[in-house]
Amino acid sequence: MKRNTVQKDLIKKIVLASCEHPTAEGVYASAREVLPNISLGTVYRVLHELVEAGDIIEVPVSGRPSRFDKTTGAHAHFVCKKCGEVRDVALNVAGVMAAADAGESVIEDVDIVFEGVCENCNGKHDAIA
Amino acid sequence: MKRNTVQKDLIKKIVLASCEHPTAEGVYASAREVLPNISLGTVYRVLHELVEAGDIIEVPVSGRPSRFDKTTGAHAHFVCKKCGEVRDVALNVAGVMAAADAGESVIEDVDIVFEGVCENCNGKHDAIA
DNA sequence: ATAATAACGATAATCAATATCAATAAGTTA
DNA sequence: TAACTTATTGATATTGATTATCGTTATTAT
Repeated sequence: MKRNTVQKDLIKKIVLASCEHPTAEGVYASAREVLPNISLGTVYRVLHELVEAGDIIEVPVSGRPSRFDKTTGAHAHFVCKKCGEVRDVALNVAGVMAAADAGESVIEDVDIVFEGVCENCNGKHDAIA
Repeated sequence: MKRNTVQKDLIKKIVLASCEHPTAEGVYASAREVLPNISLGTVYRVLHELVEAGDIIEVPVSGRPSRFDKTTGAHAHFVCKKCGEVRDVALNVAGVMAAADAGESVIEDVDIVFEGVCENCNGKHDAIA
C-alpha cells in the first residue's frame, strides 16, 4: 500500500507554499534545508506522484528544466527570456482548446507558454546568468 | 564571413521538403543517406542557424526531442501521446496572444502544443515504442 | 595558387531526468 | 512492543538530447 513519509509531506508543502514555479532543483534545495540527506531522485519521484495525483501540475519550458505549479486549474504561463522567471498568465485556455481544429484527433490537454521580456528586465541587456 | 557548404544546403533542403516535423536525429538520418560522414553536431548547428535566419522554426515538445518545421508562420501543434506524431493545428495564434494578459511583461512569442490521441491511435492501447 | 579562417567531423562534456539497488523505515500483524 | 513485509529512500549509475571542444578540411577573397 502507499505510505506516508516525511519526504512526501515536505515536498508537497514546499510546492504548495511556493509562488515562484520552482524547478525540481529548486524544490531539492528547499527540501535540503529541512532534510539535508534527501535525494534528488526522491524529489523527482514525489513531484511526479503529486502531478499524477492532480495536486500540482508540471510546466514544461522549452530548453529549460520543467517548473512545478500549485495552481492546477487550466492557465497559461509566461517565461522571461532574460531572467528565466516563470509566471502565470490570465487566459481562457478552454476557449483556446475549443477554437483549435485538430481534425479527427482528440485534444486532451494543451501547454501554452508565452515568451518575452518581463518588466524587471525590460531595458536591461543582461542575459540569463 | 558566412560560407556556403554542401552540408547547409542539404539540411535546409531536407527540412523544407519534409512534411513530418522531423527531429534533429531524423534530419541526421536523412542527411547521412547523401553525406554518410556528416556529423550530428553539424546537423544541430545548421538547424539552429536556419532557425536564427527565420527559414524554419523549432517546435519544443515536452519530454521529447524538439521538432523542426518548415512552416514559419505562427501556428500551433498537436502531439499524439501514443505514437508521438506531431502535426500542425489550425488556430488563430495572434488572437491568443492578443487575448493573453501578461501585465507589464512584453509578449514576443508563444508556444502552443496540444496533446491528445490522433485518429490512427484512437482505440489502440499501444504505448510509444 | 595561396592564405585566412569559417565550417566540419569526431568526440568529450553537460544537463535534465530516469533507472538501479541495497539499506531503511512505514504500517501492519503477531 | 517486537518482528515482519515491502514501499520508499539515498546514493549512484545511466540515459537521452543537446552543446562544446578541437584538430582538420574546405570555402572564398586576394
